Amino acid sequence: MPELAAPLVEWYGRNARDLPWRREGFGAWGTLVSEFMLQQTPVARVIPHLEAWLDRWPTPGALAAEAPAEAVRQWANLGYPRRALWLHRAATEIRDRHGDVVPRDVDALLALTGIGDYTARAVAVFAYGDHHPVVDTNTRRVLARAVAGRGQPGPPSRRDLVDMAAVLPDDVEAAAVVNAAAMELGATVCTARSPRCEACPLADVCRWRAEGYPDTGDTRRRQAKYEGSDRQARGAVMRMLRDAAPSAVPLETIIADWPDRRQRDRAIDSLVVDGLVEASDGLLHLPRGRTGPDSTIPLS
DNA sequence: GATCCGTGGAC
DNA sequence: TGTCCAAGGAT
Repeated sequence: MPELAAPLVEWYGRNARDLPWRREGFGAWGTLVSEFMLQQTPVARVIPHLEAWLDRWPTPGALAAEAPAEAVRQWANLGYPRRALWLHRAATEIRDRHGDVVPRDVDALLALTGIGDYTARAVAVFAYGDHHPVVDTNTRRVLARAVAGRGQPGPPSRRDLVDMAAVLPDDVEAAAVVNAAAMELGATVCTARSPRCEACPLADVCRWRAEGYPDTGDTRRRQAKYEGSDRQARGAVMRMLRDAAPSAVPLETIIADWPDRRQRDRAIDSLVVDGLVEASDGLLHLPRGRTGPDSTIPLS
């Protein structure tokens, strides 16, 4: 295995972007919120939302004190609104289980709603400076190319953590930098579509490059079409409820002109199941949390 | 392990 | 214009 850590550290020192969560003393709560927002949402779209969020809710307890509806509304158009619900839930868990302090232990982090292998280790490493492999889609692509000689990574696997751990130096601070550098390289140089190998610090040791960029077979699955999908219908419902803030909307007026009535009903029903909306007295609204008995009535 | 889950920008 | 992609996680 080629030595990747040293060139990554050197490159990162000169090329790291100045991002909010890399500021000194950004804090574990800020790191956690940023990681939630960055789950499948590009950096450029996250930054303004992140700052507004932390401005409004500087601690987990501040967020937990409000209804989930407020989190979903503040989430705005970041996409995947379940993440807002999960972040609110995680904030409540942090307040109740951890004295309003974001935990440092990976297993404690993994036990929080909406936190998986990536986010748990990202918080432990970037907020607390501990020694763990942090593996996101960028890192997986860098390792796939530089080490495995493949153009694209295979499906995510727990083995990715082992692979990254093998690259990390023993030194705790250096390991954190290597984690960040692998992600940064994948995000800015070793990109999915047109990698800029001429600017890559790993070009000399990259197996994929050395072997002439073989087409190793792309196992990626095509993303389902969005136009006309259930997801689009759900998105339209959520947008309508967000814009109707803070009031409830008569159920029958919700995306009433949606072309496919079955799909429209299915979207609302699934959102209720997910806890993203609640129905009561023929009205639909964002989740208010525990407001008393019978605050939620099944649709059918 | 395969699927589902939003939204918008880049090419 | 359509396709691809984006600091994943839950089921």
